[in-house]
Amino acid sequence: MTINNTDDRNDEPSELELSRFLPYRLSVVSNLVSRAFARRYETAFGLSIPEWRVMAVLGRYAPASSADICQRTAMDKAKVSRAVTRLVAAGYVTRKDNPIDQRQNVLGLTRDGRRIYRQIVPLAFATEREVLEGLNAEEVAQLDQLLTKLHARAATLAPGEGGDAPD
Amino acid sequence: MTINNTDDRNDEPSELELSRFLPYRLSVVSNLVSRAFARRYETAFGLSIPEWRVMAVLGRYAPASSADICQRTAMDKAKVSRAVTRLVAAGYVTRKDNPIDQRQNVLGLTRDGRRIYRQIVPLAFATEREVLEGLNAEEVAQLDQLLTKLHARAATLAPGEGGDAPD
DNA sequence: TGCAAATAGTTTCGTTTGAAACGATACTGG
DNA sequence: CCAGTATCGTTTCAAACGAAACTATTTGCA
Repeated sequence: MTINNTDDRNDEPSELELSRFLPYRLSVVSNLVSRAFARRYETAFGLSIPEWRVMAVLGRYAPASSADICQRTAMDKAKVSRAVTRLVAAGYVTRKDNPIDQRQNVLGLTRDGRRIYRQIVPLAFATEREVLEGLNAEEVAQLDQLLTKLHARAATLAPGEGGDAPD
Repeated sequence: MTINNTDDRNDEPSELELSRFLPYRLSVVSNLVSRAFARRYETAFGLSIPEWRVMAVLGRYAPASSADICQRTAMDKAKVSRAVTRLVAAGYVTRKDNPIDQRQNVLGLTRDGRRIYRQIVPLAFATEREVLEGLNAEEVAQLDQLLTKLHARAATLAPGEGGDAPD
């Protein structure tokens, strides 16, 4: 028979426990995973995550334009441009003008780039397996479905298009 | 009866499809969600995510030291220091020395800070609900468990302690 | 007590970031 | 054909980042 409390008709907590707040936990987990990946690719190949993503797309889909890379990596064009510049300097990527539309790039892998790509793939899967270790097949399938749903939902809530990199 | 292919005994793809790669998708989803949150808190209160996290912890656990904030927000001490400085300047947070140990801070909320905190809480839960819309109760529970397991796993793979912010 | 090591928090340093401005090229309607 | 607009990719800018250096204080131990 309490008299006080203006919002009794509300099942919502009036305090915020960060450690139980799903968006916060999602961010923390994602950043831990990204950090583990970043460290591996930095030590193994000297590649950052943006560079790694560009290599992953070119290994599969080359030739491709910078805009293609943007779509497939969820990175904005400035980030892609910078990553490509570094990869060209490293000798892994070729960049030339598209003769049919000179605004566009045509990106591809050099011989060295293809060699690196072939090493990148197994390390990626191995690291993925390490992260997912402790999850059974059903849980991995659940994670897959949840990420699909959350992606669709979050894409409508967030302004722009892509999905990478605030912080 | 093919003759070629050195790694036939391997069920692992030799190509990497980024859009099916769980760590990549986790990062994209997390960043979309973070961006949606960031935009809301920026427009509603002029708070960044680091500042928002500090407010969330202080609203619940004040008084607290900077190190306490570090633990509860998974942010490193430099980030916390900068966020607190901005919040003090904004008039939401008090920062004084701990008389028993002058190395430590004692942080708390001002009257304005408490007022903001009371507005922050419902917006946080409303946004969480928006993100989780489309998931039923069982799926939310699955997400909770999966994040717990992934967190434990990723924490052992990543070097340092915390879990925030490489991008 | 006194001195080395540890701890708390701030500041500095070089890098990376997203947004916006930009130059160059291509498309469009008149 | 030609102005106006849209698109592609790079560059610029200010802000934010992590790591490391740093100051101040406390603790451990001889």
